[in-house]
Amino acid sequence: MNFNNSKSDFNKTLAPWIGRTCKIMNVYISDVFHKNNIQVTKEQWIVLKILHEDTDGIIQNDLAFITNRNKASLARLINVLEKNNLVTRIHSKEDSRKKFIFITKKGTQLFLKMKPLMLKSIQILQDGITENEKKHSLK
Amino acid sequence: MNFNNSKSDFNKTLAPWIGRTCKIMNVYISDVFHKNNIQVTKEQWIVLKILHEDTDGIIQNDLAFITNRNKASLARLINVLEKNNLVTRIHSKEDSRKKFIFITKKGTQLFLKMKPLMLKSIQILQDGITENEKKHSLK
DNA sequence: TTAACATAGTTGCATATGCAACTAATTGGT
DNA sequence: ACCAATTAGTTGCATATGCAACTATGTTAA
Repeated sequence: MNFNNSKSDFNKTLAPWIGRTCKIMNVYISDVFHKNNIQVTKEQWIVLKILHEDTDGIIQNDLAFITNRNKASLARLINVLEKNNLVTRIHSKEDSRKKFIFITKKGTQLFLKMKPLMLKSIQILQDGITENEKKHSLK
Repeated sequence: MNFNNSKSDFNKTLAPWIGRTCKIMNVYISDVFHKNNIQVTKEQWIVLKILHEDTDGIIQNDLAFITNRNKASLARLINVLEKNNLVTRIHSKEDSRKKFIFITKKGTQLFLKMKPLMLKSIQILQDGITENEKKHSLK
């Protein structure tokens, strides 16, 4: 179980480190949410965060692009958020194909409740990461 | 679509950067595999890489731990690899609950074929990342 | 004007995953 | 020796995701 054995040409690169860190982050953050009885996934949280900052509303295609996900996947994620009254779809008057997504009052409240939790979690994770960086600097 | 607006307390942290980078890496690498007609996912490739280096065989539970995934998920991933004759399950003689996983000859050949592709892809990704680091240093 | 094309979003399908329950085998305490 | 607890692996279920096909709407060019 030694990730840094000399046999591998890959351990000198960033890629496996990023993959592992990303996975650990996801597990950690979903654990924090769970412990605080918050029924929102990390993916949903990202969308709420974007909508909270972008108060003009964003159409689904752009949200999909911003969050690096398939438009079908994003549509279903919005379905869940809408069912829980955290966001609303508003049809565009100029182009009736487009649906602008807005965060609701309930969504904003939940986001603001989660925000300090997230900031603290990320800080803890980042401290761990940068501590590790000092020990195993790639340069 | 500005990820670095001053409204957000999160853009100063590593977390969103790592999440995005991880996702982009996955998309890029699966694209490279696809273009080279290799029917192996990045997850499967990671398992092949570990098995290629650990020639004594690894039991599923340990493989699940190493790869940070659920044991059920790992078992199914091994099912796919075994069906494609890239790995084999060997029952332990000491403890018949345990199944050691070994990479096959076919699996080794495929791994060695993919290895230069992966190294090159990771190098390209890493160059992009470190270039970006220079521009948007967090320190 | 209208036919071809492009765009936004939804749905079906295949696949991947985590959790919990389950089976089978091993270990430990009495 | 025997029953309880533990461990390794599998399976059912719920859910998430990407791709491709589809619908509806908007745009463009002849």
